[in-house]
Amino acid sequence: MKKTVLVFAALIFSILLLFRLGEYSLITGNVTIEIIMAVVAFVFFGIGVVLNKNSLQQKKEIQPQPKVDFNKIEELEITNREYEVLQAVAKGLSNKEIAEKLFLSESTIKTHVSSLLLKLNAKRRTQAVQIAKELHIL
Amino acid sequence: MKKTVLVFAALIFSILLLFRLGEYSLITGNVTIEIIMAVVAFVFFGIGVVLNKNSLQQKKEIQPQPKVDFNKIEELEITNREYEVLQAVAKGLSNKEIAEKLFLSESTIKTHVSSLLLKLNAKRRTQAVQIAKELHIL
DNA sequence: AGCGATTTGGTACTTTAGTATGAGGCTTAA
DNA sequence: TTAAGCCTCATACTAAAGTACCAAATCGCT
Repeated sequence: MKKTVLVFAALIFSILLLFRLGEYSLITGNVTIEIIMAVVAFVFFGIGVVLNKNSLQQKKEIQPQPKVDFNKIEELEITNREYEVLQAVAKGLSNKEIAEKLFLSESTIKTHVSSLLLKLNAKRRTQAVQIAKELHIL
Repeated sequence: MKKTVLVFAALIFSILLLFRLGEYSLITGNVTIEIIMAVVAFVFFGIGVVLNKNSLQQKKEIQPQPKVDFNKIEELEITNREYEVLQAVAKGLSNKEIAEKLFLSESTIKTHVSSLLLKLNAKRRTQAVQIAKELHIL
């Protein structure tokens, strides 16, 4: 944060300097208006590139994972509980482990898993996970 | 491609126009040098931002998937056949289906899968897939 | 209050998955 | 030519996973 402030302060100072230098050079007749404008243009072009690059890179790091498509979940009529179970399945948990995690019986998990397999049109839980990822549900 | 050429042609034309306009305004005394330079700076800043954004967005789309870490595979002593099986498991295939795909017996697949579970320190194939993805093996 | 969907759970059974162990064939390096 | 890996396959289990069917409790909504 401190760094950002310092950089911006230096930047603004440099810009003012550039302006003043431009005017001074023009008055004394050392350089033409074209060159001044070209320098200004080039410098600001560079500033635009650099600033934009940094902000975009930040976005890249913050949000690298594709988001979940909740519409698809509704479309497939997957209920809340089923989705919770699906997430647990994707983590590689067994039915028994999922049951313990959600404080349910293993029977209940089996019911939910079977339901999920139907809705995702899968034959096995591994396939269900794969399909779910393709559909951006996970 | 045609579009790009046209855009650049228009851009260059606009820039020249801006320069001439700046000089003309200065000579006739309508505006001051500060305003001209400010306009030039602003325009080029914008150009820098836009151009950079487009080029970065392209990169984003071209390379969104993380690559496979082959070193990790060797590190875990996963053999070629085992890796083939792992890939098939990740696709959600059953042992029998994998056997048919690779022209092997189901027994062989079971052997490979068991070996994979050991090497990946997993208890189930679903967990193996999850771990493999975490390690960037898949 | 009652309907419909969800959630939960059970039993009984079939199918896959996974373990343990052994063994033969093949390739490669010592 | 052994030894070490790897790949293949088999048998015999045990453990999960999955199916089919049923049923009670709950919750949201009208």
